[in-house]
Amino acid sequence: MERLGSDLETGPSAPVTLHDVAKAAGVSVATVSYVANGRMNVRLSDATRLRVQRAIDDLGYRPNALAKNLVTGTSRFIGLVADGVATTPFAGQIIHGAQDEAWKHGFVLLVANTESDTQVEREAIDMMLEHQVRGILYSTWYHREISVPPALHSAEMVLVNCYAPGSDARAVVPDEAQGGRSATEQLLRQGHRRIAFINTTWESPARSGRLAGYRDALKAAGVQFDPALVIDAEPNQEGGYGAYEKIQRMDVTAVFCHNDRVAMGLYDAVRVRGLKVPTDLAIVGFDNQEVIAAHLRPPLTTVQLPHYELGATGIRILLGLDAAPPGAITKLACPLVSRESAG
Amino acid sequence: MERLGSDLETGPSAPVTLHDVAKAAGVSVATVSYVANGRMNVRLSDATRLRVQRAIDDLGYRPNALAKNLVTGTSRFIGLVADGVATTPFAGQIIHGAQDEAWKHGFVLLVANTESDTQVEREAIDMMLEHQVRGILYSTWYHREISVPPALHSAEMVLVNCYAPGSDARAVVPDEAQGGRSATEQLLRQGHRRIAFINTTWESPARSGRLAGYRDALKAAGVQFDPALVIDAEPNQEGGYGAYEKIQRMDVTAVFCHNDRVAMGLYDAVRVRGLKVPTDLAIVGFDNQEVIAAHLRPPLTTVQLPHYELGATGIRILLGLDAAPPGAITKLACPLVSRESAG
DNA sequence: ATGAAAGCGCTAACAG
DNA sequence: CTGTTAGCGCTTTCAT
Repeated sequence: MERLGSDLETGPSAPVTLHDVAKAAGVSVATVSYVANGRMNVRLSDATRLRVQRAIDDLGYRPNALAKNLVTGTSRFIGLVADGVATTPFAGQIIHGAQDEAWKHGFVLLVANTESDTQVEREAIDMMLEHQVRGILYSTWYHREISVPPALHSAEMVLVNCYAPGSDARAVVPDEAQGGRSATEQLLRQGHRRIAFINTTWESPARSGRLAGYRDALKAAGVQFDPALVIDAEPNQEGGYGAYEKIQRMDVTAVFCHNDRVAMGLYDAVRVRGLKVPTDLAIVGFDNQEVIAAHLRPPLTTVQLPHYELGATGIRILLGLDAAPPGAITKLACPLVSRESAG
Repeated sequence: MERLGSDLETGPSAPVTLHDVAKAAGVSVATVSYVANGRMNVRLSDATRLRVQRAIDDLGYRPNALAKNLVTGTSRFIGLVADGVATTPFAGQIIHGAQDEAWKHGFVLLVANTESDTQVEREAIDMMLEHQVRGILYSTWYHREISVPPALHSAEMVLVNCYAPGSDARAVVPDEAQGGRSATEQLLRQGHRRIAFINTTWESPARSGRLAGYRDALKAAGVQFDPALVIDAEPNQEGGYGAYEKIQRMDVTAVFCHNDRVAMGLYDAVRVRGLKVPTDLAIVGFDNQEVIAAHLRPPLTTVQLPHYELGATGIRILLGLDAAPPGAITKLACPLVSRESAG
């Protein structure tokens, strides 16, 4: 029942194999394999090449990647395990960056979402390993310290947006300190000297890093660091709104916010008092959450987390395109996005 | 007490095959295959089963999914081509829903992001086909009409968040009309009768659907539809802010906004006039964009787009778990998320 | 310049 | 109960 070639491009057709093409073209499978893969180093007459190509097109032959991978022993898969796509728009950007970069090099992403469930995570990694992935990107939706899941050790891996101190896993993370510095410098550049910093209450690399950056910038500008000016608040609109009360008591002219949501809350607080951004209070955020930052009034000057680049760089390191020795933590710049709120 | 093989869980190890296990356990590959797959319908002595299992564990055997797929002729892959992960947090939710549902049934997602590039799209689909995907989900980041890419016809497919009139492709989309109705009804329930609708300027199923829903709700409540009350604006903060000018001239007490961003802009406009939401003006949004809706002051009552469910349902239809005849367009409910702005 | 043949790791009859 | 064997679709020497 070798009745094929009839229904090309028309519904799920009976798969056409190398064999079928070979028979149709009157050559061996080897020959077909050569022309299908465009192997020019193999010497084939132009006549044959053409005849085979015709057969391929006519039959609508499509190579079976599974078989190819099996015989070559290595797939074009890269696994990406993410702990949360749900919670945030950020994770999407990591996937996006990884996807683009992987694709560029002929790889496909196997995506798994674990929602931080260890069991699911383990299964996902196993699944990827069984599919002979070239390697695995392990990513978290917010920058944090982790310990590498044991199953991961059987694979080439790189950590994205997280790091594992004491392990030799390579990692790519945002440069929080530089981000904090950039934000503060921007305010300094506008002449501000009393600059408050609304930090988050959550212990994290973001919290400590951005604070360190803030202090660095102050120091470099010869401004004395005043601990009273850094206040902690929940990292959301409510936190920013509430923090204003403390801020108004300390005659600051500018505020660096832990993130855009805090900045958004602060805008509200300022507005309620009949004050204006940036004339009465200059504000810089962090995250560059498009929906918020670009459309606040006035648009928010903020610092961008390089999620897309995190994903892309993770892939590059995994593929050996970017150098990174075992245990290396690659830090990616957080660029300042200048809009109108920094006065 | 566990005496293990050479290098389990220690770096990318030399792959252990069925053969290796068979030799180690002193049985045939078939036997190993049986116990590895937990085939209980095959009669094997408990002794053998145990011995083999031990060998499997000791050697750290991991089945090669590629080989398995090759021989069974069908993979556990499902392709998901998305036209944009970049632009919006929404697409992420579609992926997430699809991912979860696929996973639940033992399938893995092959994700490709095309950024609406036809060339990339074509390549992505080819790639998926070559990997013998069980089917393909074709999704768009905003609800719209499309025409099915030709390459897709060679696969089982379902359209997600888009539809192709006149084709027999099955599709899953949000029920825009019901969403518009729910939003309006909520306002009606609060006693409002003069309700403006700030619609988008973009022609789309969202635009026409939500308008239809708005009119339906009005009609059902016995309120005369007044064309003057629906005004078009760019679907973002600026649009909402600007629309207020027209609104204030028509003594409305409530506004249904095309989306949350418009609502956010409208909040600003209201606040600038020293007015209050919802007492001076009740507002309902659409989209339920977490960052905005949940944290506006007061929190925004809005309608949720079922992105997660769109993805999940797409998978279910693809897998034949949910019935859907050729050409069927499945509409998913957009639930109202009641907060405090609808007064 | 082209074909034959040996597998890749695994499953599934079919024998014993 | 368990082993043998024939492929799945493809790549790749090695002959011819």
